[in-house]
Amino acid sequence: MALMSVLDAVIASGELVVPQERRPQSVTIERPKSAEHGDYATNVAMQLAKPAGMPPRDVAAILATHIKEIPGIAGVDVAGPGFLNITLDAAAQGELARTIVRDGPRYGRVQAMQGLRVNVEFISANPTGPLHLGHTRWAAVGDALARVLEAAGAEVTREFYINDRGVQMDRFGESIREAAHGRPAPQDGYHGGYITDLAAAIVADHPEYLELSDDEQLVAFREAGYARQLKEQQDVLALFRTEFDVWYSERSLYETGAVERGLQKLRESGHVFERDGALWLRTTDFDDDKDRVLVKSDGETTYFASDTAYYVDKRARGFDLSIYLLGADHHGYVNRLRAIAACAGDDPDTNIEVLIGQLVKMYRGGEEVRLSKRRGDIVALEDLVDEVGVDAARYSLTRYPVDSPLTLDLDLLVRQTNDNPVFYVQYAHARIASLLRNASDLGIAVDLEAFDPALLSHDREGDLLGALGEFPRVVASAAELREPHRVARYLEELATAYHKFYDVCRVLPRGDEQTTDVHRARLVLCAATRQVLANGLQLLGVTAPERM
RNA sequence: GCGCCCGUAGCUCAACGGAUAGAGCAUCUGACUACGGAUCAGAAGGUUUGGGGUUCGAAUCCCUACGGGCGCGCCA
Repeated sequence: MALMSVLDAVIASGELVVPQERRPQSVTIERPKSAEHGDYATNVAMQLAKPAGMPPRDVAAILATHIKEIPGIAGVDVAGPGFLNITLDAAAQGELARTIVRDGPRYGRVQAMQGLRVNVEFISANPTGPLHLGHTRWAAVGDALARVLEAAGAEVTREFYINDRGVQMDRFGESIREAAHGRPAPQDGYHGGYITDLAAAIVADHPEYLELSDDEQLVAFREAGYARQLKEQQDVLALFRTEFDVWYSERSLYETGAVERGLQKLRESGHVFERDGALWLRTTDFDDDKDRVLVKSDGETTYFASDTAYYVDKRARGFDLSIYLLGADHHGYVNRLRAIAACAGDDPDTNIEVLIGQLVKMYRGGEEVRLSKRRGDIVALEDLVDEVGVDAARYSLTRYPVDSPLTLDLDLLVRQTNDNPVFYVQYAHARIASLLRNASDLGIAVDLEAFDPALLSHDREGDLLGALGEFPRVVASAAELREPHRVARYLEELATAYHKFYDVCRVLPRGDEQTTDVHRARLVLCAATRQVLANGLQLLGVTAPERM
């Protein structure tokens, strides 16, 4: 920010001549990978070189003389093709530790998406079976994304769309009914032990169901199974620390008239037409590869009609942005969902966003585990949690970008849980918590008044402070790019910076040693690190343990 | 056939068009009478699938070939 005003001043003074329209929108500042390149670096001189008609290094030299004047900056170097490498003085850098301790949980909350009302929809499974490992990935990532968006200032609603309508529900009811009578599930029905268990539990509560006609039984078992299965999904997600604000039933779209309202909205926009006795939405007006049927020629509405109604309803509830998190097997929906938004008169580039997550591939015993709910061959969310715990499960699913396919070796995950990076990060937190307890026992307080930032002059302290300062930027970019995994990667870097610092910088006095201001300054630095680790883990829905 | 995603160390994966492509695991060598060793220091490991292009600069953007995953219903 300060850099932007330097830029303004330099251009205003005429030292650099850059046409207004060719000035960069913003100046990117980053932490260089190598410490030789200073605390911060910017490539702005190279971006300006062409518009200014000067070699990049000359542009950099002009900017450098002005940046040096900014308080707290110890030095500016021009390097390589025209990078500006900026070094902060120790006191200015150390001051950050005080800021973090003072801000506490607020440190890392940014305004990048201030005030934006966002609906994040994820998982949205059929209520016809347990949630499997694929759903678990969306649960972890969707929830982390929601937390990150909130930290960036957005007003977020987490939503689960219950697919409780359509023929799969009848197959589900039929399968339970057959199981209740000890008969095998129909060919296209649902298999697996949970169907038998459901049947037994329902019959135990309602033996009278068995006396109904076949058709009545189908409905009775379907509805009872639905209620139980939904409850189980809700319970297991709560256990997984993934709480939804809204559980939205597809059926309810029909009960509240939302479908009619949706159709009406689309008719008004002029993209609805009739052909072959069916009602269509002309999604090809907006990049879809074919038009979509809303109402079939037999008068039944399609799943797509529900989707349109649902989108229109979300919009009517006041969301500026609807984010859908879908599995790769649904990527064909992207264009049609965007087309729905466009047909409803919205801008598909700002009002809707569809994130496609690649599927999770699993190996167990050296063999790939294929997911098939109908065959009953699944690894359920609760199985994963039972085996590795909520923290490790959530962390190992959120530390990868969703658009990269993920391969999990279940044996490895179970057997070598200590290798999971989550423990590395949590350990850093627990280690500091222990240190703070010890300090307290020694009567040394985290004292912000007596804190002297200039004493944090060791290289490792500088590295750690630099890492701490990155956190707000990481949160902002994770939110803007919809990539919560950036937070996890960042925490690993921060934990490394802490462990390295800890290895060479003694924090507490030993034995009979006097407590000095250096000890006190380092204690503040530790407290600041603990805070950022806790804040970051919170964004991932992972606990920050005091002890391990 | 058409479309979307992916291809990076032995394995699992990072890297907002930036500087010498990084971590973890696995392998090898060091550091504990411990402010918590679940740690740290170091070694080894790469033609970023191949080939063109764009520019000051490409793993990243464009084209192309190859390889893998997924999808293309008046199903849900």
